[in-house]
Amino acid sequence: MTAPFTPSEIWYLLSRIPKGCVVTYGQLANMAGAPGYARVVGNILKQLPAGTDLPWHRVINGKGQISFPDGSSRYNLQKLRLEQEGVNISYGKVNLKAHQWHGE
DNA sequence: ATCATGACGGCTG
DNA sequence: TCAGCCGCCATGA
Repeated sequence: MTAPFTPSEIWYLLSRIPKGCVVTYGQLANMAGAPGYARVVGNILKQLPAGTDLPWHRVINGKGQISFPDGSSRYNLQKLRLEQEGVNISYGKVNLKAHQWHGE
């Protein structure tokens, strides 16, 4: 827990992501003022309670892909939620140019 | 203290 | 464009 930011900071940033948009783990780290801490952001999302209201599904990796094994239940849930928000996913990848959120 | 493992990312062939 | 490989930081055995 020597990270330069706290889980609550990440939770706040998460709550700010507009519906229909996505951000990458590395982006959240940068927004928190901690370049290089992408994996740590992932650790924090991993610890979110199952029924959380935070839009964790709007976070994907830098390749525009969902960071869960293809076909796993979590993968399917994230994909479903994104598509319901109008995020286009083709060939397992999100069109970052079109949906990536760049800040307020 | 060391090693393996992640909801990661950048560089390279 | 894409698969490999390697670096990164935290956590748990």
